Amino acid sequence: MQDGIGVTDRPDISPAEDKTPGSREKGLNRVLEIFEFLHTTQRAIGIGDLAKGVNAPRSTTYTLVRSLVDAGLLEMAGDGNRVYFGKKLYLYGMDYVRGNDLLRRGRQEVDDLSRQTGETSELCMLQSGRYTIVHSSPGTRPFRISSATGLQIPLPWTASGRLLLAGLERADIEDMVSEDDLVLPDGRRLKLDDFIADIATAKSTGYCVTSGLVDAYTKCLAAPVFSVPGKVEATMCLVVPIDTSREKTDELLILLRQRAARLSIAA
Amino acid sequence: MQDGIGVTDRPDISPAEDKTPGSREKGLNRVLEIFEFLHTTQRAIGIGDLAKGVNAPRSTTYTLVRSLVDAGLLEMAGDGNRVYFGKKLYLYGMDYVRGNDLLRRGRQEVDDLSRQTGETSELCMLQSGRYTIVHSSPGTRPFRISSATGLQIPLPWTASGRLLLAGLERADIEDMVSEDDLVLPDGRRLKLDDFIADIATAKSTGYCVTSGLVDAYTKCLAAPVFSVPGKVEATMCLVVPIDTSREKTDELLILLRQRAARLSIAA
DNA sequence: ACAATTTGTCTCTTACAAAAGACACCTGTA
DNA sequence: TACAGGTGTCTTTTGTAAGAGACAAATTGT
Repeated sequence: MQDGIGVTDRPDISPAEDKTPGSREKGLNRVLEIFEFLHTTQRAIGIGDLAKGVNAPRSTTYTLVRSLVDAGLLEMAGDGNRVYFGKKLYLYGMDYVRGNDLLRRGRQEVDDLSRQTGETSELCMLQSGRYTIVHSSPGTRPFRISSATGLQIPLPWTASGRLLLAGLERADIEDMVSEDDLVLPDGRRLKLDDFIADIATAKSTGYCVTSGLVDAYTKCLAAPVFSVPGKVEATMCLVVPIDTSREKTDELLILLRQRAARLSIAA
Repeated sequence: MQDGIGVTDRPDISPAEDKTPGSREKGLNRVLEIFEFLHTTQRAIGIGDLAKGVNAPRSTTYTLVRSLVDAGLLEMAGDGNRVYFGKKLYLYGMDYVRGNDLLRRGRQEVDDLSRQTGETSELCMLQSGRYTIVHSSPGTRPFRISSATGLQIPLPWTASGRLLLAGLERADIEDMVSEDDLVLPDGRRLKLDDFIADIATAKSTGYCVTSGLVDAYTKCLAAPVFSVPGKVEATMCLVVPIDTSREKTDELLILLRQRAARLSIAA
């Protein structure tokens, strides 16, 4: 029997870290795992496969899914055998946006910046210790470099990561960065000390530029957004081709930092 | 002891229907109630008050809230003692939008229509048997009639409600409409038969206009959005002053129906 | 047509999460 | 100062939800 039937066109999602082999799991935790799983797969999935994916008993999964569908947090997708996120989650998400000035205004600034420059622009935040793209606006290049909203990437891979950690103690930083995080997609390995030095530099200069980190073709410009003075709440960033000229880069950096500063004012 | 301490500036949210007095409640259900409660209050709330609001033991509430905050579904708000929806819910909500053509395109159409006409425009859907404003764009009037996204209103109060139920059996309609739903905000009482007749009319004409139903000052124009031919998946609607001229109304109706039809095409 | 799966529903058992309640700790105020 | 009210954390008990598994029905492939 082949495992992971039906989703084998993906790197086969790791079957959820088995904590204690046959141990019972709290229903709520199962639900949280289901959400994360759906978030990573980004598509509707059959209940059987879902059970496999989150490593939960089939019977339990059926029960939970039914509850969630009844509540509207999940919905049965088109053909009636797969589930995905539901309207309720969208509504709650909009509630969050409404209650969150920074996000609401940040989305606007990002969209404007992207229209103004034609480049891909993103709003990034820390999400439970990980770098997260919270909003992204594609830009107008023929081959745009897009990464999905909600994508989580190791902090050391990004310019924003260096800014988001500015002001933290060394110990805190070590806690948030695993060994694996220091290995870039192309196999190169960053030194933790270099990363920490980068953070200090970013903090003092008030911006950060990285080249060819996540991939060989892009450069990433990032500027901090402060909630209270000194506390970096988010970053705005621009993703541009790596061969963008020095002058052009500086010009973009000015626009970027202006908008990031504007966002900081009344947060 | 006064009940509902701390949130007494609101019509005092009903302390959650007590099903069986002292009975134990499943954790997941408690969580669902918490979400609904936050959705109705639309503001961050202290954990103690939250426990009261959902009628749950304090200890349980603390445990659940901690789980949810750790998971990022809730966040501790500013002063550090109140909770509200978290970033994760926003991300999941965006996943839903991405996976849902109709919603994504519907939001666009609504925004465009609102800009084009200057009137408040909304996208509405059935959400677990209730009329729900899924997206709303304010329009440009000095005193705009706005209702919050995610608001749930009795079906008989709205033009959209009449369209959303088109095609359902009489029995199904009766199930979805309670006695209370037939009583308008001003105290007038609709006859169920009249409502069902309205639905039939709306179905055959392909649009619906109601005047002074939810309040005395507005008129509501609605047009259906079909998923498969015959099945009303959503409605688009315009909210205009009740004294809008016949000609103006007809003109708006044409624009509205055009866009609604466009939405229906490829859903 | 016949396996071989998978799906959705159901039952029963017991491990464990929900609830009760006690605790120390902060307020504000009388 | 003592009091009344709220937080946030712990421990203990027990009702019950998670899980194992069996089932018929639907779906696959050969």
